[in-house]
Amino acid sequence: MHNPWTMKMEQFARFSPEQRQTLDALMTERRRQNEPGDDIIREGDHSPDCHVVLSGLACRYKILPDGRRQIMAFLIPGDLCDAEIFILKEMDHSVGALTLTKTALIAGSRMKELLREPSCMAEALWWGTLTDLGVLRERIVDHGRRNAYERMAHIIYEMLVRYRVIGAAKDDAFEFPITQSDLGDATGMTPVHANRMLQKLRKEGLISLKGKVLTVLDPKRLKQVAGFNANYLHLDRAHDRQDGLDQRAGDLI
Amino acid sequence: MHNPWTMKMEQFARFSPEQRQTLDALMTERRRQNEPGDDIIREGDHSPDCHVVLSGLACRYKILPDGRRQIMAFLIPGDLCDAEIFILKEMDHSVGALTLTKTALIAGSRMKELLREPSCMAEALWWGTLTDLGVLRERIVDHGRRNAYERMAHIIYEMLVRYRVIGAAKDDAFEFPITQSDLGDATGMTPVHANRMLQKLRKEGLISLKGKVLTVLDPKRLKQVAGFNANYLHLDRAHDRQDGLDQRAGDLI
DNA sequence: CGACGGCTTGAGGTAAGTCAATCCACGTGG
DNA sequence: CCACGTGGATTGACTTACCTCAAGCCGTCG
Repeated sequence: MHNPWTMKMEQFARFSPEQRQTLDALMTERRRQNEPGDDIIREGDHSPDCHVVLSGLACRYKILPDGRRQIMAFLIPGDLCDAEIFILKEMDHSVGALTLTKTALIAGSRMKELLREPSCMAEALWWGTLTDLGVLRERIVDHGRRNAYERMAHIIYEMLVRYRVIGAAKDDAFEFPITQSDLGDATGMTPVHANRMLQKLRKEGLISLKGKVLTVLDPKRLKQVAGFNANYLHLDRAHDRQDGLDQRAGDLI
Repeated sequence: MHNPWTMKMEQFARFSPEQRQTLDALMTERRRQNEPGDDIIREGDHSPDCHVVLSGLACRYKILPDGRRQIMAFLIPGDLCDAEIFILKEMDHSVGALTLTKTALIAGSRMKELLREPSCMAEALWWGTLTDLGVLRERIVDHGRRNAYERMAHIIYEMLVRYRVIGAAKDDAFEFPITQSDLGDATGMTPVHANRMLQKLRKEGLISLKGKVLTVLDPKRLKQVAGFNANYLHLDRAHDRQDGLDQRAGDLI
């Protein structure tokens, strides 16, 4: 059983059994656990370690001096919290746990070594960072040019695809244990308005939300409402995977 | 006289004379020129070359099927247009020239070599990409949690800092030959509303716009209105530079 | 049971969008 | 040298998407 980070990077690269073992070892050496509401890393920190999400849901966010909060990205298992650690002086934003979250710690110095190795690790890390860039750009389009309804549809569809890719979605349902207030902070609207947009999506028969499970009832129409185009996720290889983990992600693209 | 790319990366790294020469050579080998409105690279392209802006003003943008356009970033001399080229299959967005723009072309394969070399080039490229991530995140905060007035103030202040860093701002004035409609596409508002926000900034005595030159009349207040915090630009080294190029950028931070 | 956090609903209020006219700077051709 | 055309800036009147404030609801947990 492989860890989510390796699985994610294998979207892009093929690792040898030894490489996988190295990566698996890295994921088990040191671990940490964060309660909902805790910060995994904080703006201004310069931790000696990188954090990789193993389970749970986290988010990148910033808080303005007057208390307004913006979530810039959701982090799901396999995501790297702080690529900046091994180059930049300090974090320019925080990463917080939204649910109980487990992370693996990797020494920054160890990361630097991986970059130097003649394996495909360096390229896989580049791939991860470049797709992060793509996701952030799409979020800017979201905020700048899509209305609240489309925005909500877009982020939900994106989460569906991302959960599919890591094999954490059964059919079109996935656990999304998030508060409407957090969703508002991510989509740049009030909790009240987030609520209304979710209601509209339900009324239109596009999604259902029972407990903490979000089910996409009509992926085709949701995708259309969102104006979703998966190219920015750079899942080029998702199609030709044989191991059954994410073959269905291709349907959504 | 060094090229803007080298100058930019020296914000982060110290290059040896030989390295500088290599970089300078790369910048002069092959060049291209684009008229305003032209695309330098288009969504879906997979060019064999990377492009580095040498002069002029360009932007990353996406156009939605219904014609809505969002500018996600401005590119000024020294900026790399398409880091994705040497890893990803295709561009997920376009880069267009807003003014007459000159770029240097670097073969993707040459870039990959630079990443492997035991110089600080790889790290300098990481630094550039990681700060791009920071800028995008700040833009998301802009769009999600700042109103139109603050947003306009923020982007103007950011451009002032960035132009200062590359030595292209005299005091608090810099050439910003951009249409109000483009500014609207970048800040996520209508051209009409962009116009009104600029008017307000002028009325408040924060900026002046004569021809294509933007002058910041009251940097301190502009910064305050914008709620600007420079940490996301990661200019840590700007302070201890001795060569007189950007020592004044420190004032703004 | 009561308290609490999160969800839902309603009634205004306001920032920003829409539409359309006018103005202004410029470049071009007669 | 002037008439004209064009793209961008400006202005005003009206509409609307989203926010604000506030109350009520509902499930969970001590």
